Amino acid sequence: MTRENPTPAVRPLTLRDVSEASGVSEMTVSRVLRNRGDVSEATRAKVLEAAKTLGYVPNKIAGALASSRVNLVAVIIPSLSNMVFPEVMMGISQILEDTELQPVVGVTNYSPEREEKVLYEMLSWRPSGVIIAGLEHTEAAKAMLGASGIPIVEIMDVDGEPIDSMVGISHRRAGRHMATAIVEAGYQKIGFLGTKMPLDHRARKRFEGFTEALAKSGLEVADSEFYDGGSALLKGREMTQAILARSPELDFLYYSNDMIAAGGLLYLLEKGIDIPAQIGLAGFNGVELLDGLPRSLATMDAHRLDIGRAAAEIIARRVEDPTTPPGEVVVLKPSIDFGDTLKRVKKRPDL
Amino acid sequence: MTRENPTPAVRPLTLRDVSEASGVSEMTVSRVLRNRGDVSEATRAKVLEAAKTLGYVPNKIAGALASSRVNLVAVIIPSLSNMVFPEVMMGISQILEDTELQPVVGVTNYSPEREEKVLYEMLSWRPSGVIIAGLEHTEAAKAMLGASGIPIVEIMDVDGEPIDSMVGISHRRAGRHMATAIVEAGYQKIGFLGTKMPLDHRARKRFEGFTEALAKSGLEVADSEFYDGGSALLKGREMTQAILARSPELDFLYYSNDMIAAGGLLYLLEKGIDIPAQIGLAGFNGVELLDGLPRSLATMDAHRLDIGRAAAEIIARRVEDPTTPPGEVVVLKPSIDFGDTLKRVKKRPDL
DNA sequence: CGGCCCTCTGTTAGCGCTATCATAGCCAAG
DNA sequence: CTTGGCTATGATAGCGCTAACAGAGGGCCG
Repeated sequence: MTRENPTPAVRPLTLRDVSEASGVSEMTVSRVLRNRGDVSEATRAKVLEAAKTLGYVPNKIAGALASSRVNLVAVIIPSLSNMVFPEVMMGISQILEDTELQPVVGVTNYSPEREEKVLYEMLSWRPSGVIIAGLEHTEAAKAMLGASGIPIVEIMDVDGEPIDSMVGISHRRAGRHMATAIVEAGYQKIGFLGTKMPLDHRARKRFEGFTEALAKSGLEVADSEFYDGGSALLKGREMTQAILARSPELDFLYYSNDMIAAGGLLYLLEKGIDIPAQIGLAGFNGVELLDGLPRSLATMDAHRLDIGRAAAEIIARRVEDPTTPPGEVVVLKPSIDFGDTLKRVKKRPDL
Repeated sequence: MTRENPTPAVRPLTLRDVSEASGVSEMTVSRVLRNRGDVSEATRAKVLEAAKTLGYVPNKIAGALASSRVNLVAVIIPSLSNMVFPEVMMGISQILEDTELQPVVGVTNYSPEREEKVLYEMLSWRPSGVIIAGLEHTEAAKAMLGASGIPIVEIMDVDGEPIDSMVGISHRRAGRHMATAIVEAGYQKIGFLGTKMPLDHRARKRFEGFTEALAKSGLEVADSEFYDGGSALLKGREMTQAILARSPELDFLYYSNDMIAAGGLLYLLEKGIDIPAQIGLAGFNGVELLDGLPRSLATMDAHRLDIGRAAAEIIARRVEDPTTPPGEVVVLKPSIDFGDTLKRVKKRPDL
């Protein structure tokens, strides 16, 4: 405390300050702080002491520029507001915690333009890898990813051509699988309730798979209802009411996500409708939330945690050993949970 | 396409490449790409063209080092898994979208050590500001924040001394307010259900305020139940069952968050209990999810979106004009929503 | 037509770190 | 005591960009 002013921070500290305070060269300080190279115990202690008292925080910008090593992994996802991506994030964090790497999140709100912008922004920090949701990107985005020279993992979806690696489930197949289960359970008049999101390619693919499998059984979606924005639980209620008012003959409702399905379930229970005998229900995503509902909802688990973990593992491996071949593909199988809202006929081995 | 190999990306592109391709100096390219300084239309077009065909992505690391300007705002929050922080994030994004600034999220999992580490890591990228949840930090973390020389906004809570600015609600007061409303509605045997999280200071403060206000009316919490981990909805169910099995005389249940309250509500409705006459319920947080429940739950809105927005505005203002005085404090008032689960006695103007 | 003030472009010198190589000091072997 | 081979430390030269200033060219004035 040699100066008057107790709040310094006028000029941010640099290696030089630590070097002067501890009486060794900047290079030695750098070595100590990065635990790299041989430094004697005595010097190390002296340097650490000085760094600590000064409150020195290394400048990674300068470090990264000098070493062209950046321990960041860009994670680009459409949204944080429906629990599916936070869960993927957890998987990613779990794996990266054991490495030097750090995830940095960018959110696109399902907008391709925003995705392109966020991607550009992130790539300009020269991360060590990119984990990005989906296989559909603008041409420019694909070009950037391809030219970046770093490991890229596209996640969630495997129905398409990856730029490099991909990890996910087949949403088309998930849709087919659910349709088959519904048909086998004997339901005939099937309604679909989903989001009005032309850019949610995964929901679209599930729907395509669903209708395709129904068609094979000579069925089609009898009525459908779409929403956007607002509380999903409430929307589920409202849409269910609306679709049944219009098409009272429906005996099954397939929802594009568990939250609206839960809303529908609560509504139908209140109306005293017999589930799954009179009307069957199914959602998608296996949200943990559902455990507490009065009736266990039929759903399909998209293995979000595993997707995050597998993606992070690919990046970690590639960073650790750059000779690891690119283009790894991990296909996870969505597992159906019949719950109490979908009549069970017989165990099928798998689809 | 002069070379054989169609996948270049051996050496990442630099300003020099663009400069050579467009026949102007690196400086001019830099000016064009940053829209700074006067450049003739012809040159600008030439440069942009070259940058685009090459697929050049600027290196922000070098840029930041040279200009000592980093357009990142560190956002440090405890968790992404309960919707309250994602909502704060949305508020932050909404405001920062109109600026050059970009949020970067770090998650601490309610661990002070992790918070310290995440903070160190983030500060080492020299962000333009920090938004951090809570007022409780390790000594080292406080020292780093204080010495960083950048705007700091502590959010969510205002019961304590901020390092610089703070934005939030008083959780003590929120607890008191709810207690008063419950007592005025005539409930006497009050149970508390919450998380077993010694490090969730805000939940603790709410509980303190709650018991303090009860004490003023000569009451105390008759029984309580705590949980950790797992599906909150399910836990709400289980805890409600447990506490009522033990203390059947309870006539009110105060839950520390809306998710467990929702679980409790569903359970009690199934049991055919008369709400709010026989038992009253209240939660905390005003989660959008609740709109779809069979009965509208009494809760208190913590204005999370507004907290995010206000915090981001403070940072944006301070970055825009560094002479803006620090130490701004924004206290938001939590608003009570009686819903259908808390008997209403009379309108009170406010607490 | 010199002088002045524009507009546009280029030159130079770092930003704070790390890679790389050089070197001082030391000990053991010959 | 020399030589070789250590280990511990330092000197130097960038990383890719931008700030700050310098200068070239052109138009317009008196």
